[in-house]
Amino acid sequence: MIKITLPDNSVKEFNKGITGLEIAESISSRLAKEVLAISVDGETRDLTRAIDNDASIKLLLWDDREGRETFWHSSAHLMAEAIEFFYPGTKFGIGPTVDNGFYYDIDLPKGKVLSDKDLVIFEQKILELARTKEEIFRTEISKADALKLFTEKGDQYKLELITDLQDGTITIYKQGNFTDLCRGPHLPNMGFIKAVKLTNIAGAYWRGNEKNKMLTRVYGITFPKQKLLEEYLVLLEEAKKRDHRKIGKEMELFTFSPAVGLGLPLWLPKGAILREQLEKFLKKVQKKFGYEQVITPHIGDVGLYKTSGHFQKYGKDSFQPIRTPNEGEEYMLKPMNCPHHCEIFKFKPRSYKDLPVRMAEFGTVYRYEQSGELHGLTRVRSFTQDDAHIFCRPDQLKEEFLKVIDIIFIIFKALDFKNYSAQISLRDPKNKEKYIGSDENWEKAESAIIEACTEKGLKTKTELGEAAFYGPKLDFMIKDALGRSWQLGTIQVDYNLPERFGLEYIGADDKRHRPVMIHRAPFGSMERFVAVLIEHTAGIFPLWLTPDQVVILPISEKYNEYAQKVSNQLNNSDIRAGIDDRNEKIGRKIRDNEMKHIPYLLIVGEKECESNTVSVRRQGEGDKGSMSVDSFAEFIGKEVSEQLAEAYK
RNA sequence: GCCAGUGUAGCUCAGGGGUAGAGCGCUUCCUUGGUAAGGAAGAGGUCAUGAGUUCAAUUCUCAUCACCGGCUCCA
Repeated sequence: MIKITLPDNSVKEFNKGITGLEIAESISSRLAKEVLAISVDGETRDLTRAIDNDASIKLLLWDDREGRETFWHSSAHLMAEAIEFFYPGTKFGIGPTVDNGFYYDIDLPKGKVLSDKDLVIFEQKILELARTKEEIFRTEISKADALKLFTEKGDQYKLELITDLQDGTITIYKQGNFTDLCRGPHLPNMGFIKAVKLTNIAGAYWRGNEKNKMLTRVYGITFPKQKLLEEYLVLLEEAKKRDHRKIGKEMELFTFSPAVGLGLPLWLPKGAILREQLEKFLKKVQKKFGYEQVITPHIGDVGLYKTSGHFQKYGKDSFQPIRTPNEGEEYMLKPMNCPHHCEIFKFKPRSYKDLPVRMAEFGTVYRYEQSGELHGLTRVRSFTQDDAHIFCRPDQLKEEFLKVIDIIFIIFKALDFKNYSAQISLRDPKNKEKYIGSDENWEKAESAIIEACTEKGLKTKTELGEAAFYGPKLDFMIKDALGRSWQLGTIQVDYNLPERFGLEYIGADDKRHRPVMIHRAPFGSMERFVAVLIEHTAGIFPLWLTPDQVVILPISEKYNEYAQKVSNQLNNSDIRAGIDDRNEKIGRKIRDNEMKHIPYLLIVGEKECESNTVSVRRQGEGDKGSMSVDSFAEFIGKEVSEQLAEAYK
């Protein structure tokens, strides 16, 4: 007998060799129908695998991430079986799960291209196979046998994977006529899969290397109930409505013009207001934190980027230098602001007492992004960073780093971003030649970041090899409406640029010392930040930020003049007010402006005109009664300043 | 840059080998209405661009461009 500890810490005794499925059955038959996998001492396993020792277990259901992963992983195998049925000779790459479903990379028989029609046929076959409740068998296999099996099958991708595996750890899974190299775990049988949607087809390089062959990637998602699929599809539709490209067009925030060029956003008047408000907000926060604004040109001598090392690293893949017609000088569109700021630091001798110097600029930069990577406002070729560089003494580094994290927290709080994640990007210790700077400096910078995060109690994940070439970084990532992750705020510690630019300050000992530099951009870029903000709010911005705070609705054209007077008065008090003077009935004007989510609608007619008042309607709340224009201005001004005061806290 | 899909009015989309349609928006007129859609008339499209097949192409074929979904990349 063995002792099995359940999640509630109760202990049950079972015969040695009991399976997860049998344990579930011993609890309830319904549980046995719903359970997808089992966690045994923290390891997710197949329900059909025997348990031979005392263990702590947890039965994993659809609501458990590991349960869903097992479900989708088996679904990937089932899809592969369906594909192989229709296209024998298809070679299979990898078929993992993703956040929402799974995919399989396949190499179809020569000349075959998949279309959406194939997906529908595959879906039908998948359900057909699922209904037969094909059992899934796990087999441990020697490396030699695995090589033999897939050589016979003629699947070079699997062979390549097996070559990298250690003998004794290799397992294969088989269901129906389909056998796959796989670590598992899997469902007991395919009967659990009740609903399937193959979502899209894409190209993907084998092993993510663009020098390799491009395989066909089929994405899909499956569910244990048809209803869950329907709910998911509704969710997907809702998410599409929040797409910043769609809302940006509808709200007239920004546009692109092929005549101007790819990835070069044009900010429309309302978008410009939005951006201006965000800039104003951040400038105010930064002033409190001791930053000073600077302004630098959009181009810089090529030599500047040779000094910084950017030319050597990115020169070939950048917009190419511009030559002056007569002197033959070469200038680059600036791809970042740091070199310019370094030169400002060098403008005069600096004392240790002057540090830290915190230099901020909303600096527009230009980077050549490959055409296929451009994406709305999130990936563009011209963008404005809310950039700043902090030049400080080594003993000030940690404190400065912590203050930057505080600024980022203030911003996320002000805009109600709760679901962000933080990533520490370090250099790849096996690939040191990719980076510039000494080991010592890298180690100092990396430990500064790690310590600061620990001190702030920030939950982070650490990625090796993701650092910038000149230093490690801490990035804040936010997901868009469709669950794609985008990097927003970034903080980077840099010992290298100060060295390359020969930056110095005079210490208390009257000797020359090298400052440390922090690059930081809490928004990341105005473009990307606005994009993510739109998707989070669905375009319903807080009052302080929204381009149209108030729209005045005259009851009839007779009161347009009075509306104009009210509008002027409000705009003089820095309230953004417009007039809907269309020849429409008041009901129509209310409806249209409510649907545009204007926070305040002011209705003016005979009554209001005579008493110098406005009738106030708050978005979503209806009629709020009337008040004088002065008191409305005061009222809304107070609401804005309260919102901001709350954010600055 | 690579793989696949899409491209019809300002927007959302229907249609289809015989040179085009709806709703919304826009313009004009009627109406001057008090808290979520008043009525009428009208303007607006080289059907992405270029070539080919055909008596005839917006429709079929090919190429190009742009967009969309991924991949790679992202200082």
